[in-house]
Amino acid sequence: MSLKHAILTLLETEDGTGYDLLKRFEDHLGYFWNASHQQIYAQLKTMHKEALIDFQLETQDDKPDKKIYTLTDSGRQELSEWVQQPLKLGKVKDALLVKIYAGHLADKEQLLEEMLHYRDSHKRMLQTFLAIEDEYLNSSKKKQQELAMPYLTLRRGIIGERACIEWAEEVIQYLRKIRA
Amino acid sequence: MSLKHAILTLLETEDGTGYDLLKRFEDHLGYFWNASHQQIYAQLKTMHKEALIDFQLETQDDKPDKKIYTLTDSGRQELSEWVQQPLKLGKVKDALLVKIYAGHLADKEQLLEEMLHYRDSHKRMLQTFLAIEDEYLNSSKKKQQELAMPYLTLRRGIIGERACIEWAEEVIQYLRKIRA
DNA sequence: CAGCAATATGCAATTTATTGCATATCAATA
DNA sequence: TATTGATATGCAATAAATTGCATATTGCTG
Repeated sequence: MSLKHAILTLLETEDGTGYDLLKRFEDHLGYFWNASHQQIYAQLKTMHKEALIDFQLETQDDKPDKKIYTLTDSGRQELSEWVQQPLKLGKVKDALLVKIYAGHLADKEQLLEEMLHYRDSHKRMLQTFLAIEDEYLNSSKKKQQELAMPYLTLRRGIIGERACIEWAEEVIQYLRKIRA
Repeated sequence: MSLKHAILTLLETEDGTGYDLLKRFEDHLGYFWNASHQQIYAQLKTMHKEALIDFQLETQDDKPDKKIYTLTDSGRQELSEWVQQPLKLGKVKDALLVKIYAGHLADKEQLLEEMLHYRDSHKRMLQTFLAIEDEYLNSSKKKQQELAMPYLTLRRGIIGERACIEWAEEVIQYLRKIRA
């Protein structure tokens, strides 16, 4: 159950609504943690019951209401306890690799198409990450120190995407070779 | 629901019991797909009901009974259909990265410990993969052709592990720098 | 010979995640 | 002015995964 901790982590950085969290999952944490809006709202409800978080209701006449969530002391404690604890490694589930493994059953042209698409989306992702890195590296020393840890996760993204692309190139080269 | 397809993939290569599949998940597919024995047995039961697989019961006097599962035509078809279909990308869930993201709350020494452990286990994994690769590269051309697609998944493992290690080194270096 | 690891299978309860549905406003655009 | 996309929230049903328990044999080791 670590969506809980992912949410605590996000709220620790900045208060926000469920929708804000969704956006932050998509934009920032998205590379290493994902959650649907249904999951997030449900989890927030549970965590509120558990008193890990609290919210201020912002009633607006024109727009729909907002619940701005904040960490409680208890939530802050839960987070720092979790951060201290060693974690068991998460399970990998990569359907593309299962598919490649069974690749002798697939149409090679189609597989090639899919791999090209895979490579290109990872290239785009890499470009996005590099742009964020650039921004970081051009920010003030103070800002850099503040964001040092999140920056390291960005580095994971960059290194990971490069690995994806490198592998995709190998697969593409192989698929083209056997076609010829 | 792709545990189903992972199991179909394994059975397509070779028939086996639930336990065999568990071992093959651990040993071979483990890098990119994981499943507990409870999950596997439950899934096998469901798939049998769906007529995707069948089994021969091997009653043994001395040892506990075995159910040796095989693909049915229907299962084979399901697999090849799945392999044809483009897949949506799976969701990443990497708790370590969430933890690093919230790393300013953590004890840095402990984090360093954890990262060293992380790096070393990935180094060991890489060694394992390289040994398997070596075996592959020294096998006959025929064998190599047969295992070409699984070999590409192994390459993913090797490239992925190298990326893990590279990143871990960066994090370790950073943690040591701020300690000094 | 007692205990433990490996083989071999499974149920039940609970937790987590997905899928589908539902509502409501605002701003832009066609 | 009608539609779409973004904001903002949620319920209900189902599917998938985890956790805990349970059984039974073989072979090895201390």
